[in-house]
Amino acid sequence: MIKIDSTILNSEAFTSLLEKVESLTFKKGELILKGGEICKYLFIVEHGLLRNFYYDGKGNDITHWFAKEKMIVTAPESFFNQEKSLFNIEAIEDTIVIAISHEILEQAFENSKTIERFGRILTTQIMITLGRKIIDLQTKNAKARYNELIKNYPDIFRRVNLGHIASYLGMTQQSLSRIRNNSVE
Amino acid sequence: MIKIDSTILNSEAFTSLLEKVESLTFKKGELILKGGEICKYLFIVEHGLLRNFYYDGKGNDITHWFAKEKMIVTAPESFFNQEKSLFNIEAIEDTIVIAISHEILEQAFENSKTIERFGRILTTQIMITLGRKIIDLQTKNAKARYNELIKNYPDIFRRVNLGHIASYLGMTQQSLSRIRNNSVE
DNA sequence: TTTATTTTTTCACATAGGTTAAAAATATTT
DNA sequence: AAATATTTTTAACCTATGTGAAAAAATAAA
Repeated sequence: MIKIDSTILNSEAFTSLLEKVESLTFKKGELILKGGEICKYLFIVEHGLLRNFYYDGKGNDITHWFAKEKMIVTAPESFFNQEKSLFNIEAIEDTIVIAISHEILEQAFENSKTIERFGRILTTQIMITLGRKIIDLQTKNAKARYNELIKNYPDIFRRVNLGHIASYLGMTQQSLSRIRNNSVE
Repeated sequence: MIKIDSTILNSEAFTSLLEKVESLTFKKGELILKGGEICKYLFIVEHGLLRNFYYDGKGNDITHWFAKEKMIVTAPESFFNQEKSLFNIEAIEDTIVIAISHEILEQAFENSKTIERFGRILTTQIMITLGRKIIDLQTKNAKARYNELIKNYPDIFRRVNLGHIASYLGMTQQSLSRIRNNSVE
């Protein structure tokens, strides 16, 4: 959900971390992480597209975010606290990820100030992004949230089906369809 | 918004950081940070109660979170990126805070792995909290969000007026009042 | 206390967006 | 290209929550 600065990607500390990671491949539709499992990895998307979603077992499927190439993703509460995940992660295109295990990353945090710092900056930026999303949900109506998204992430609409986008925006697919067709201003 | 573990509070690195901080006092109703300003400090609430809120100039006043004794607060996007704040921070009780300046904290991050680590863990936990709030806003109705809050933070209701709680919960004060009086189930 | 101020509740009405179901359009498989 | 499955749109109706305004209650000030 956050793009990595290439300066960091090319740092020595990061390069040495990348020697200890795995590359994993997932087909469209496959789950990278199932709700209820403990998330063992932090992922970097090499190619493809992921979505993180909440599913309550009652048909409520809410997309929390999407992650495309170069973005770093995980199920934060599960990965960082090593507890069962409330969220699922699904490949919505054929996807290749770099997977950094919790153990390896914790070691890297211990051993490298650069990586520790990188972790702090990453979580800081995610925290800011999530804060903005809450305000958007509370102050903008469905139409405004939709406009915001096409302005900032037009490519999402080309790669993701509307149902997922709608739940990401906090509305039903029917509402999104209605908004798109301007029958509501 | 996050409670500090006393192990960290008592660590040597933290103690030495605390030697370089200021103590500030605010009266009920005073703004600790005005929207549009750059937030210079990270605050730790010693005594009292703060709220962080978004104000759009059109009468929309949305409480983003509350912070009571021992909690660490700031306007994250403004403080960490040193840019103009979209948010305000207000003392809703007479409040004493410890204020750590951006400069001092950045130095501490540079010089101390413990503090850097602490910063990472803090932002990680806030990130998780905000993620949960988004899901709550999207999956729970007003009544359920209200119940969740009294269950987890009953003291908030004793110290904060309903208008602030309502906007925090993503509803109007009238709706909250209606819910409280069970005229809606 | 009395008066003024602020907070909370109540009520009538409005509406954005949800629900259910079906049709239309697209994409995928045979 | 036909058949099947998936995704998107449309439409009629519904409901949770918002809006605006006022009354009531609580709190603070004089």
